[in-house]
Order: sequence, then C-alpha cells, then structure tokens
Amino acid sequence: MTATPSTARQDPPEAGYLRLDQQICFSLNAASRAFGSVYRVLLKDLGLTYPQYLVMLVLWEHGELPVKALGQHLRLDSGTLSPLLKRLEAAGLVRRERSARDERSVRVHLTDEGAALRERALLVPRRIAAATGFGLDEISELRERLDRLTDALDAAATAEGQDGVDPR
Amino acid sequence: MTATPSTARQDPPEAGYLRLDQQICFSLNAASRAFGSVYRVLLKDLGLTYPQYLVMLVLWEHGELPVKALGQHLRLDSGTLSPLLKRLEAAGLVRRERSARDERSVRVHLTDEGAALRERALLVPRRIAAATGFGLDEISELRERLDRLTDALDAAATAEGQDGVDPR
DNA sequence: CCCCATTTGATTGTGCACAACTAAGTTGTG
DNA sequence: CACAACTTAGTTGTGCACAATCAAATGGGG
Repeated sequence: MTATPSTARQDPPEAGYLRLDQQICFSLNAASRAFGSVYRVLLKDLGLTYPQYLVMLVLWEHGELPVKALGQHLRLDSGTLSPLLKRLEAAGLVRRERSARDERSVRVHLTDEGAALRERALLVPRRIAAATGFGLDEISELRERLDRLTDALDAAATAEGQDGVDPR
Repeated sequence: MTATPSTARQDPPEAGYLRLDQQICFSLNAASRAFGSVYRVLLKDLGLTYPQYLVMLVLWEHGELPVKALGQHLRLDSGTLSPLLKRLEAAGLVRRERSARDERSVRVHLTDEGAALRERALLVPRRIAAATGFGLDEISELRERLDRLTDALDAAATAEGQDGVDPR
C-alpha cells in the first residue's frame, strides 16, 4: 500500500498533463482573484465592487442600455445582473425602467450621481496599470491571447454542450 | 442634448486608460469564467465543481494535508475551504480528522473512493488542452505571464493595504 | 381572433470568494 | 502554574456566477 497514495504505478503522459492543466487554469483563476483584491481596495472609495464597476464602465461608455445588451457586453446573464443592478439602484447610481415600446425590456440608465462618479473612477485605471507592473504593449498582447483563449473555450463549450450532435 | 452621454468634453489620456484597463481585467475575468464553463461540463461526470477539482488535484499530489497547507497551495482561506471540504466529505471523497499532535489542525485525506477518482480525472486535462486550441509552449508562456502578473498584484495589494505606512 | 413559440427579466437554489469574527488549542514568559 | 500572544478552523454575512424555472409580453400563423 505504501504511504504515497498517488503518482505511483504507471502514470503515463497523463500525469504530466494533469500538472500542466492545473497550472494554466489555476494561474488564470489566481490572477483573476489577485486583480479582485487590488480592485477591492481601489473601488472601496467609490462604493463599488468589481463587477459593479464593470457595469458602470459599460454605462459610462454607452449611456443607457437594456439589461439584455448589458449582459452581452459583460457575458453575464440576468441571474447575475438583476440583483447587482438592484444594488446599484439602491445606491442611487442607476435607474431601471420598463421600456414603453416593449414592456419586456428594462432599460438601465445612469442617474446624475452615477454619471458624476465617472470623474472619480478616472483615477482607477492608472493605479491598476501601475499595480500590474506591465507595460502597455505587454498588457495589450496578454489581452489578445486571453480573448483568443476565451473564444476557443466558448466554442468548445457550446460544441461540448450538444456533444456529437452532427446536425447533418 | 446629443445622444452620447459620456466620452464628451475633454477626456484626457485617462479615458484611453479606462478602456484599456477594462480590457485586461475583463479579459482575464472572461477567460476564467469561460474555463469554468468547459470544466463544468467535463467535471459533471466526476461529480466535482472546478474548485473541488483543484482541491482533489492537490490531494492526489500530496496525499494528505492540513487545511492550512491546502489553502496555501490554492490561495484560499478557511472561509472558502471549510464548506467546500464538508461537501467533499459528504460526497465520500475525503475525510477530515483532527490531528492528535495539534488539536487545532484538521488533516484532510483521501478516502479510497477519492483516490480512485483520480483514474477518471486523468482524462480531463487532455480535453481541456484541446479546448484551448493552444500549444503546450504557448500555454506555458501564458502561464508564466499570469503568474508574474499575480505576484505583482499581490505585492501591490499588500503595499496598498497598509498604504503609505512608512514604517520608519 | 386564438394559439403558440420566442424573447426578456426576474426568481430560486447551489456553490465559490472573502472579510470579520469566534472558539479552541498551543506556546512563551514570568 | 498563570496568563497573554499567537495559530488554526469554523461561522456568519455579503456579493458574484450560473443553471433551472417562471411569468409576462410580443409576434406570427392558422
């Protein structure tokens, strides 16, 4: 039986993959959470969490959007956005109102207070960039790779979801 | 009044940063969640979530660890691990027992069922690697950058936490 | 007009991440 | 020994992510 419970016996190439595999997804996860910690500190002054900050970024850029479009920009669904938007509304930063044209749609727009918050948020990116210690081009290249990775994973996920559909 | 509610007026270099800034952290976040979707599908057969899978990876590698050490490997604290480990224990994959030497410490180790699960998990990494569409060296390079990024962010976060302490 | 598929949000339930706090055990010092 | 400082897990509360489900509104055929 021995004390070492794993990595015994044959352990073909799989085992190496297993380690590598942990590395990439784990590194990604860890980097994402490390970003979260830094943002948490910087955004506390603004009274925003990081996902709320992302929503505000989109609204600052586009002004006013239905929940659906907001979710498409952020890759988030209503299950995540609905409570988040309610908290932003409770904080007085956004308002939600049913579209008159289509009663199913809820348009989210900034309050004056929400729009004004942008001025203070302008200071954030520079401090984040400084915290990464990366140059602009290095960030840009990393971003390009991550986006490519995301696209590949999304494609794989949907293909995996319907598995071997072979839709003729 | 104009339709575009923001990005008007002066918008100095800050605005460009703001956009770039969103890109890198958002890309990271999106990639992390995209990975989550792919893992979710692959791990469903094993009855594991992705964070549970990470815990099992560490246990398969090290055999048996106190909660503290597990958390250091995964960058997670007891607030996250305690309920997660309870779920793994309820699933019959691990056991938790107080160390006799130090009653504060809880050692987590694999059950036979948990150890056996490794065989089925060996299939996962290859499918993940395939889903990324990345080569091994490209994955390796990306991982290196992400780890460097995480280190820089961690350093910035702790420095930020005590802010301008100037501890004399 | 009525029926039905689709679209859009909201709700519910599960699980993770993390801060703040508590409880119990351990260690060092007088 | 007594006692304070520290360590290790656990608990509680808040918020995000996502699957599943529901309800309301819309729009297109019969």
